[in-house]
Amino acid sequence: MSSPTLRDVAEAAGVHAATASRALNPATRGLVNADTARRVIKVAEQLGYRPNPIARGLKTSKSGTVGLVIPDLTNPLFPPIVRGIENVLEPAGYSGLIVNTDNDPGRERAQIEHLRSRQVEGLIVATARMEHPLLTQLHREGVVMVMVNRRPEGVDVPSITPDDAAGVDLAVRHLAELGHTRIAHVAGPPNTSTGVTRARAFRATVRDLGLDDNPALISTTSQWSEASGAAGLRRLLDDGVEFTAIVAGNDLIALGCYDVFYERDIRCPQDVSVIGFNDMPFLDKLRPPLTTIAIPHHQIGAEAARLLLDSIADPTRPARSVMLPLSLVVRGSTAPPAA
Amino acid sequence: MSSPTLRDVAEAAGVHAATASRALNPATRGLVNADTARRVIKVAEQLGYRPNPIARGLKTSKSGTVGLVIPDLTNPLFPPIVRGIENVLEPAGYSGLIVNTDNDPGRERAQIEHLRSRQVEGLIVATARMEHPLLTQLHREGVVMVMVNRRPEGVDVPSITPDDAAGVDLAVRHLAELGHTRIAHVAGPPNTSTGVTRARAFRATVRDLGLDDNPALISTTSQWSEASGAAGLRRLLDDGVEFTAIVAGNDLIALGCYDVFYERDIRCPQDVSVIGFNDMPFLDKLRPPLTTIAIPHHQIGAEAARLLLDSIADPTRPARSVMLPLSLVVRGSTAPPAA
DNA sequence: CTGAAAGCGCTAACAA
DNA sequence: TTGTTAGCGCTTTCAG
Repeated sequence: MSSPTLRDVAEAAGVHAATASRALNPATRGLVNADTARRVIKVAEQLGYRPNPIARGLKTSKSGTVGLVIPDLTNPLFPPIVRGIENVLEPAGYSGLIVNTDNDPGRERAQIEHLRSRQVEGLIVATARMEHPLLTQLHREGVVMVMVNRRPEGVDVPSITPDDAAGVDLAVRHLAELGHTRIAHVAGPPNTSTGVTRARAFRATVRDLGLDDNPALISTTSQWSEASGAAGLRRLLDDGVEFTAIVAGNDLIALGCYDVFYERDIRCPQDVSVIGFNDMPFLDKLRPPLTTIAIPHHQIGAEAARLLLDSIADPTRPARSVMLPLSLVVRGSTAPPAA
Repeated sequence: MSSPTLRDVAEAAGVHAATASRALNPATRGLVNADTARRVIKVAEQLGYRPNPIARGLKTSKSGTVGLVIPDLTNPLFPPIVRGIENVLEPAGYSGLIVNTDNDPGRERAQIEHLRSRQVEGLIVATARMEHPLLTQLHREGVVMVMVNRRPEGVDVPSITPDDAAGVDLAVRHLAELGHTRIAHVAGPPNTSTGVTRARAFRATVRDLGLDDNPALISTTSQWSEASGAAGLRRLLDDGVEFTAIVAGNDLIALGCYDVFYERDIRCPQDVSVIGFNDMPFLDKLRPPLTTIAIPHHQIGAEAARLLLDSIADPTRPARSVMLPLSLVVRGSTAPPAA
């Protein structure tokens, strides 16, 4: 009825379980007579033997799993990253266990706890905040992990992030070339590295280009969400600051800006241009199609997985961090300012 | 260094491992002296003991995991369903292992194989095709599973699906009420239950309402994708069939229609109305905002998980299937036909 | 090159 | 109520 075990195979092949084990494992196959090995393998196949990684894991204390800690799978930024991760994990014989934290530190702690009890060999973390005691603690405990997309401050862990500064630079220059001089920034939450890096880069490029660097042109949100983006833009508008273009902290925030445009009868791009960040799916179908900075989602995931696998193989390896290049995708939400 | 084991706890509490086990497991706690239990629990806490489900699983042959077989996590239909699933799984002490099949039967077989070797206790399958030998075979082998969203034909497995027929009926009636009489249908692939059920319901309602039931008004796609939807609509247009509205098989297909509208300078909704199916995220931001049929994603997932858990608990339980009600979401892509 | 024996961490009879 | 014993399926010394 139930699956054949190694013992069943061994018996059927007329060898000891240990021999069967050696024959079946490519790594130890050399230790066994080639003929015997062949025979065992054939029998295993005939019986439809499937090794039980759980049992193996118990012995070797390697579960063959890694945890993927995501804020919310429903955010279109993450599925492509997850795909990238799995495309690397899978051929390496690993699988990923996905958990959602909903940006709730309590939930995050519980979920990571859960992953650890499931004996994951490492963590890919997409929920890093600047101050992140939990990550610091895990790092101290020797949990191997790599950050994707964002990274905490002051913890020496490997990370794969987009080159946020370069991306924002691209965005601001694009708007400047169109002729905008008063550009606003609806910045992401300042407790995330992406939020602060992008805001900092925004100020730097604006100054570089000699544009209006009035600090009132920057509105900071508390969440990477549509609602939060809308609130951020409303604040700017209500303060009466003048601007003709917006660099949004990410696409979701840009979508929030769209909501406010609608509310307040602002035409985009005629009255105000806006540019997003991430290039999530279906942006080309928006009204207007959103100009944005594209990040290599898939590659970010793949690199992160590779890094993690490396660290698992050699936990002493120093924290290497990678920044991936971005590109500007011009669509319909940016145009020269009204004369 | 490494995590404390049950034995460590037992020793520290001055009891045998078996007693510690009983004390720590709520189900068997009754078998042990209340004081002893309390003591063991306290010690466990102090030591930061985390039970090892792998070891437990080896003994009990219950892994506490179920497989989620998804075509592609990148399709926005699925993440909310997955969230629904996990919200039920988690409190029950189960976790979900997600795999993507990319609609490739070979990959699907391999992935399910992989899940089985990881000892999943059941499968939630979102990849059902009408003819699905693999599912038939798994069912015969006694693998417990439940279908979400679509179901295979002729296999007696539990399923949770939207009420496709009712949804299409809603869609057609909405268009008819607006005054449309020649309505086209860009149908999903005929190898999926959703594709055929929706197409069948379309014909039924059209006839019921006495509208033009020319079969040439139905174009069938080979994939649930934007590209495939675009191709489907192009075929209709190239054939010169006259219509003023389209019921798209799903939202992705509707997006494909948008692409063709753009290509051929068709104004939506002035020239042609279109209505989608699923209500995936951000549809309200499209140009024009897409009218669609909303399905209860989250609830579909949650129900599926509940059903699966039930079946795991009692594998003899008969296959109960559930159809969930849908609702019409009117946005800007539908309007009365041009006079 | 192969077999014997032990054990990963936990639970479930069985006995006391 | 608790301890003893055995074993889930596998790998890995250690002998032979």
